[in-house]
Amino acid sequence: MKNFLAELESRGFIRQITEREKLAEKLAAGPVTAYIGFDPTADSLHAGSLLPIMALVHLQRAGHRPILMLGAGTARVGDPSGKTEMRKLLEGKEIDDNARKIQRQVSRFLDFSPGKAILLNNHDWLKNLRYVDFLREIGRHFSVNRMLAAEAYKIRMEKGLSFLEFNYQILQAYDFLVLFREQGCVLQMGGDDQWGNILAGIDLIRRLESADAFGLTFPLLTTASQEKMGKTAAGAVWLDPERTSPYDFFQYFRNVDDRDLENFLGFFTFLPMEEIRMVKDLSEAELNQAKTILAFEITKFVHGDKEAESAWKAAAQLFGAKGINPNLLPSSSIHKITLGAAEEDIPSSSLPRQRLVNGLPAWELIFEVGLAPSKSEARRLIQQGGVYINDEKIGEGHDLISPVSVRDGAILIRVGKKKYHKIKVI
RNA sequence: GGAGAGGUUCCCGAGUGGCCAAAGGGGGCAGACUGUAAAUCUGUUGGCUAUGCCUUCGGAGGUUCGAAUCCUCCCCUCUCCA
Repeated sequence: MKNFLAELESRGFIRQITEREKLAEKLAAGPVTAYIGFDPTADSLHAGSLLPIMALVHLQRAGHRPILMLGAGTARVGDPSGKTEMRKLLEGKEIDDNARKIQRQVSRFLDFSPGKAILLNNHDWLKNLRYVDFLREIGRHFSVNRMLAAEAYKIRMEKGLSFLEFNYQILQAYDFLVLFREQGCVLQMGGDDQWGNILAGIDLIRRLESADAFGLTFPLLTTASQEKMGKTAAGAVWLDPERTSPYDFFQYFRNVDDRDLENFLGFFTFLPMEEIRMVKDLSEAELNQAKTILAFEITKFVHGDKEAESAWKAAAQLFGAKGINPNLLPSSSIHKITLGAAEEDIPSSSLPRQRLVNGLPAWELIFEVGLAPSKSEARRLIQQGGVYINDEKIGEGHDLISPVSVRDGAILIRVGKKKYHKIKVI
């Protein structure tokens, strides 16, 4: 049995932990059941959820039993932790739909065969709670004074905190209690914003069951430029290939800040730390290769080998293929792939030749294929010299696309440095 | 329930009758520089069948030649009091 805590620690996963020594003993003594909750507030997880997922995978690999709990019940309440404002309430049906989709999504990350891992949904036990009974059994163990003193609520004391949200922590504590009673779950993990909620659950278990339970939080990931990990202005980086294509997903991690590279390799890959630590001393060119490996490994984990390979090949083609030093992070399976001809993995669509005959304004095409959110934006891009057809900059007034632009049956449009779209002319 | 403050474009925030598609900052996008990085500098940032037209300043009405700005009602948030 691998040492789970040591593994997490060396990879930088641990922000806070309760009673470390006692927990370490317990983990050493035999398989331990631990859980992380995910609230289905969208129909896909995003890159920010990747860290807790990885933690569950490490847990399973170390021979323990992870519980992945969907919070369809708690999502109906809304967690105020770390939020300065109440977010809009979702319909119950929407939440359940989301939960179903996420369930499908996560099933590839963990081995959910019997005894290996469990997938639960807290709506199953929260929906039938009876208010007065619940208040008497659970509610009496919570001190309002103490809850209000918590930092998480303090922020909200100015902006307003509804009673609904105030109950979130109580429900989350109750979840932990239920999982302790029914599954023997003694450890809850989560983002550091969950620390207070996790402690509440540990307290509740101690009071009602006189038993020890443990908590562990992960650092809240921000990129070196202080942005929330996995968020771009265009929206989150989703794990769902429908929402964020494997190519874009790959590119997100390919373009991480230098300063984030080592951390991210530890968080999001399974490469050994001895190899990862060496990236500190890399030269410029090798730094870029290491980023490629990072992107490849994460894409492989989330979307599978094939998608990772073709995303890499597509990127290599567009940005110029560069080999990867085989001594760099040698455990990565990227070294087994030879960069052959690139696959058609850049976004593409088709266009009837008919439409080109009289010349089609580029801005119209750019808008249609989704490279610009509006036609005005598309025109602006052209004006500012940000649009390239077959890698040639087009200027204002020279933006009519005709059959002359077709190369090998297709037109390659590029916006900015990194966004490509291939249009197959039929 | 009472008193006060406030709701402006992605965010913060100015604007108190025409010069307002709305200052400034942040963020985003594009360009230069680079290593598909960061930092820096420049431009840009509602939409459209585009030298004009349409929609936007919590919502609905109204006054006016003209309203983000004035009036009425409503909704929401915050602070203090109950």
